[in-house]
Amino acid sequence: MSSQDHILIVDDDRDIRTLLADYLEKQGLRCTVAADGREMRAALDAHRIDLIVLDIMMPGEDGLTLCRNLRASEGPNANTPVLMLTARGEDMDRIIGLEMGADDYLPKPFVPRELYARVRAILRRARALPPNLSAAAVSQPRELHFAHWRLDTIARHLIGQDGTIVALSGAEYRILGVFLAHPQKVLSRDQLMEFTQGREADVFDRSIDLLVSRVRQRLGDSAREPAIIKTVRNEGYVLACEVTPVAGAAS
Amino acid sequence: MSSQDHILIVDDDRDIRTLLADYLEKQGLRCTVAADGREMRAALDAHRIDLIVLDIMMPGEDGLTLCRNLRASEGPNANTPVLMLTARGEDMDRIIGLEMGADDYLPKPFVPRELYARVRAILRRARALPPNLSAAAVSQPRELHFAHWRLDTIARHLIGQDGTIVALSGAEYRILGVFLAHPQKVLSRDQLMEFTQGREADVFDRSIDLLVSRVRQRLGDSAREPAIIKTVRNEGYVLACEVTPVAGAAS
DNA sequence: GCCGCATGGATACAGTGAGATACAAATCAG
DNA sequence: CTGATTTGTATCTCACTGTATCCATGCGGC
Repeated sequence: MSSQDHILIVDDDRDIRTLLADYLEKQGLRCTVAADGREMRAALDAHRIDLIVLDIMMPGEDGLTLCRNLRASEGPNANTPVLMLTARGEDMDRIIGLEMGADDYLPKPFVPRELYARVRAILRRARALPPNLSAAAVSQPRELHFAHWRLDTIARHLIGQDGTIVALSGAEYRILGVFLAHPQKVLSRDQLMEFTQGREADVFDRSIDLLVSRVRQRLGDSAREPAIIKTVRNEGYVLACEVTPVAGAAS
Repeated sequence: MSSQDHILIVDDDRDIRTLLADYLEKQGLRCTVAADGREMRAALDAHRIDLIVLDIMMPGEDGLTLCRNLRASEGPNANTPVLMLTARGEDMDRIIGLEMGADDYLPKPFVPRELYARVRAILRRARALPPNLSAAAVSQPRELHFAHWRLDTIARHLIGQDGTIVALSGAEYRILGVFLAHPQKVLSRDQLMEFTQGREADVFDRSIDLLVSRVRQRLGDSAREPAIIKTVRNEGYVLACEVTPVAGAAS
């Protein structure tokens, strides 16, 4: 760490705030805490903040709203990395839906050590990239283009080459979102299960297979000659095409 | 699970050690046991360990100390997940998180089944995907040209001179990838096995031969006059042609 | 050259993982 | 509460992968 990084922790629970701040400070990070959106903005004005840890579930303005507003703002913090704290399941799909401009998320419950690891990872990543190309800048694409399809992340449906609209169920959208976020990466059934259901797989659980099969059907991708989602025996599935995010012109 | 996870159990009580190891092994995990800090370090040096189960109450160096030292070390295991076994749990979780950086704890007495559940939970968390929202990804070459073929690393198939597409199964793609990453280098069956299966070869394992044979078939490379993958008697196989990576000109 | 032995190729086959389909359970809308 | 949609389970089938077997080719000794 070059000069001390400054973390802003935003959580309405006082205990959690101090617990996390204490731990991160013990690891050599500088911390400031805020209990709500107002305090958060005050802290952002008062200090140069390197990363914001933001609880998604808060009375008043919730974390999602705060994050969106931050990104939409023109201030110097519009691109500050955000790490979301979230309950498992619940808001998972919105995150997966690539709708919010967070850089990472951490499902509760977690141990402080895990938070620290994620914080370090984000700081490292943020430093490696020029600010304008930071993950956050492109993390709210309106559409994701892949193969000859477009996924509309707001309407949550697919658009074909000729403009045909193909509707997706919730689970289908989620799993496709995971694939699109990790192109060319073999994803295990466990990992996919994590994102789409948030539950553990039973010993002989075929639901992921079925879900993939259904998505393939939607995409017109046969399993015999899969062009988009390929099977890797004993490992999982891969998205075998390129993905380009297209920022949505705000309607 | 693709490759077997390896658990290190550290406990001074011999009966508990073997009991836990037996149970976890029955569940399909690989286990190594250690009676104290010295044995633990030895085991960590000798194997790639995925998770450490650590008894907190031990004569000599106790679990707390061992865990702290591990975290403070610069070794490859500084971030290995730790599951603590502890006598009584009051605010134990807080202590765990703050003071020593364990990933979870399990108060005694417990049933092995519970331990297994926690172990799996931690492993799953440790393996969670970074939410790669910036789909930038690592720049790998889009295509590898060799002989009169092109390997499309995104679509995971071969393209012939006339544009013919030849599909590859998972194992075929992996082994071909290994050859292309090491052109003109003789690769032993052990090495190939390591890369493609991650497992040790049995005494008389011919599966690599068969796999090579199948890839040769795909490439239209006869074994009599192999032009691409040549056999080196008693040694292994070589890719006998030049390989040129071609960066993917994305749209 | 001939013969034995070892190595690797070819083929057949079996075990198992994954796709397809049908149907049941769960969830949601009205 | 009822009906529609979504999601999971059961079953069958097919394809991938490894083992076994047999055969061809090299290589050494004679």
